[in-house]
Amino acid sequence: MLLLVDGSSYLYRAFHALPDLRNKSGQPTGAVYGVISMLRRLEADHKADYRAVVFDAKGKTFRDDWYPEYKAQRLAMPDDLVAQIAPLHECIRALGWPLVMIDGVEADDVIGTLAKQAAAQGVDTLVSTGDKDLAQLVNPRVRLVNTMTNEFLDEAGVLAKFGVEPARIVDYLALMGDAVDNVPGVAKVGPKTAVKWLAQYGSLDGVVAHADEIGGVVGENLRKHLDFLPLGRKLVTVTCDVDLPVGITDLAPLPHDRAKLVEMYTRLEFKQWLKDVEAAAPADSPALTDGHRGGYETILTWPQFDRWLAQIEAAPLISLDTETTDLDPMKARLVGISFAIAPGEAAYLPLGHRYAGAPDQLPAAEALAKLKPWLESAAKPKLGQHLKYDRHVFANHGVALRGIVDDTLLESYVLESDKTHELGALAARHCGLSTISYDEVTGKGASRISFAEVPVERAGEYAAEDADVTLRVHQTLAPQLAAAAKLERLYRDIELPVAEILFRMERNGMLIDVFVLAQQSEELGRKLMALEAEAHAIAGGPFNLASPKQLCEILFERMGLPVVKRTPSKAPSTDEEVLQQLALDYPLPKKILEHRGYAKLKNTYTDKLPRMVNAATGRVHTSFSQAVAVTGRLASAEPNLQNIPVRTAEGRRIRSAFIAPPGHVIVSADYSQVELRIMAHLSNDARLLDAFGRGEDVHRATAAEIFGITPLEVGPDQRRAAKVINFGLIYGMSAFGLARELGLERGAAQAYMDRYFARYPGVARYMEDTRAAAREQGYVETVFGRRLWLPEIKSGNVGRRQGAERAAINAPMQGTAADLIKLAMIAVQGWLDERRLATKLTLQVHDELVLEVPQAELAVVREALPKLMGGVAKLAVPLLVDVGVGLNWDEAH
DNA sequence: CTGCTAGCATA
DNA sequence: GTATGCTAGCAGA
Repeated sequence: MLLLVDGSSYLYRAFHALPDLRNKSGQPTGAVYGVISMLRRLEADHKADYRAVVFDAKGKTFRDDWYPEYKAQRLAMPDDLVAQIAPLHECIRALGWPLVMIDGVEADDVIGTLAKQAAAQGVDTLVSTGDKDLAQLVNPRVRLVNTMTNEFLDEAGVLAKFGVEPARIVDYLALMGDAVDNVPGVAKVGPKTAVKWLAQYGSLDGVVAHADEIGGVVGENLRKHLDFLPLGRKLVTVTCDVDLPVGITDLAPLPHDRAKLVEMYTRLEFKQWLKDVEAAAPADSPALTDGHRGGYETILTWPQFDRWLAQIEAAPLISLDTETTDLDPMKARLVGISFAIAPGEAAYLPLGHRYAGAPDQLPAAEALAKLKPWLESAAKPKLGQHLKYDRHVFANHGVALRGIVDDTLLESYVLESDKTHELGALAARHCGLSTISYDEVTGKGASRISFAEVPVERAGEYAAEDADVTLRVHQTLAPQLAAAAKLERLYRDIELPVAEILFRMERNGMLIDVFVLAQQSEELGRKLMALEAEAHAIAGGPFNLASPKQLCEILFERMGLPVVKRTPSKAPSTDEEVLQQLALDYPLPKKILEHRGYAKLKNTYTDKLPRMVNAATGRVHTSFSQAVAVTGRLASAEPNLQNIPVRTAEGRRIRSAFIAPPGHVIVSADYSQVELRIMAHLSNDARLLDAFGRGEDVHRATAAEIFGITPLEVGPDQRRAAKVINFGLIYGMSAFGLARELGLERGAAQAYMDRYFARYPGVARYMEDTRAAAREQGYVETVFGRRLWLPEIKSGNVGRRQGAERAAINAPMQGTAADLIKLAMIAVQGWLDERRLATKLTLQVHDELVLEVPQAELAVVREALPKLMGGVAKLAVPLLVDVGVGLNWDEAH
């Protein structure tokens, strides 16, 4: 086999993605480290008869003659990268890899030519690259590998990944263009469209031949680009018949030059690799042994365990991860634990793998008992990705994880709440590493296996990598936080403590009265049957009331009712608003509305909640997501306990099924009009501050201002209108939206808004300042400095931009409210702990905390909550808290 | 079996 | 007119 490494693409990737590593004398070393670690991995994983690392050389190539703009916008190589090229080449040669650089020929063309040569001699080729362009080379004799995942791309793989076969990759690239190489493609055409066109017309030539049949803006763009496409394809096509001064027989692997490696690794300060070189016997093959695949160790013996435990206890910070039987944290049992003590130095301790032929593993109970003092020590610093989950896992085994000092999930969330924070994404974004995914290890869907059935070796690669990568991500993110004092405080003083409180709330769970819900399910079932029969009778035949599609046919085709509004996909809408309007004139929509209401309650709540009761605890345990909502809010899932009905009497029956155990009560404490108060604080508007300062009914006060009357003269409809306006302002509303909500003409709504802003000029100024800040910085901030990024604020698309402006208006208010209640959770839990009370926090619903309180503690808790929650911040307006008490959540409200 | 749409529960 | 999560139906694997 011939193994060809696309050195140039890896060099750039490593340089830009890895943290700025330097040795003592200040020389940059990160890019060398990145490329060499890939070579080490390749060497461990593949036995090659011939191999080479290929780099671009200096100087013009034939593509520059074809197209002077080719790579024209590429910047000069940074000094820190230039400085690493010579040492990198030395390391590569010392590792026994032939290095190929040909003047005037790009690395891709060298690789293509060598692969073709190899195939002619009956030799298979494996190309290691991070570049999708090389997918065009794949054929039965040539495959690609992504070095970090060991993910192979053969012909089927290329088709699966890109949606086109290897022979069509050049057509695909020509259509899309290549921004990096400055090769333009058809404007607005990305992978989706390129694949669609190629599927439809077979090839680029087919697309060109049918260019006039393609409609829309992209069709026009295509036609404008027709003249360039042949050149574009030529530029992205790898040339496989370059005249090369080397042949594959020149590329036999050489032995390691150990003296040179020692010299280089010492100079570059790659300490672990230095140890590896010094430890290897001279005759040793360069491949790593079984227990060290990928540089990680799998702990299967007590001496290994003891050695690692000693290292773990001595290290300043350990990255920690658990593998388990279950994704449900309350049910998960340990299958293994991984640790990283330094980048690249990680181990996996398998404890519960169960499958035919599984190796003997250390006894779980005994190993865990030996680890327990370290796990439970608050003085032993630990780091992880989403450690709330691991906390549950250890708790399931009677171990209280302590000493959590950092969590990469929360670091990333505080820095970039609008991005995803899954570990693989963080590794790619911040370290340029691609990691093995959970799905790759366990499969997915029906064929998913338990982690306990994953072979220990494979599990070790995955699990140790996770711990390792978490540490590397942390090393990148921690300095970014340290450089932003407010974000660091938000992370350390709010998010980290809240994570622990959420863990405790999830474990507390809520008690529900399953009997009440079952009874209600039965009643709802009867009502649904009756409504269904009535609806069928009116419609003149059976149909599925829950199918918007069938309902459309019945209402708008068979019965000929007027279409009031359309869904985004321009089908006639049958949503609540439409049906309510139609119900004024026809009988069927009323039945559908009732049916929808009952079906929602039954399907989402009364049937579902009893099935979510944990068999071991007899309670419902939600899972709070701390890093999904861009504004800083929490989210609740499985089940979502933040959307339990409250508005209707039927709905509140469901709330009444959330009960206190004997001798306890449910206490609910919620901030009164918190977002409006925050608006008063942020806008510093004198009238609004005054209204809150005097403890007035703000909606009434607003109505008085808008309608030019005294508060006492405000009627119920006027107050209602003012309330809608106040809420609308928080949502960044336009006159159009207000008109719709109030059933007014657009002009009348605009008049209300003008009047509002005239009376509350501070609010008007605040709204404009917020929009401006969003445009200038790309983000807005909460009172506590949480950054809320708005990537679409500069979008050329008017709708998207206006959407981002509305989000910008809303975000500081929603986000500050989220910050406040998180501070309240910390204050309340801290107070409970300090007093050693048995009262438990059980839920947070954005502006409300729910607690389960022993009768004996009710008086003291009830008195403390408004003070604790109201005292978390000193705003320009008082923070008022309403407290309710009852035997169930409905009564407490 | 998976991903999408429509619809709807909460703050 | 902001922010979420979950359900059923349905279409295409």
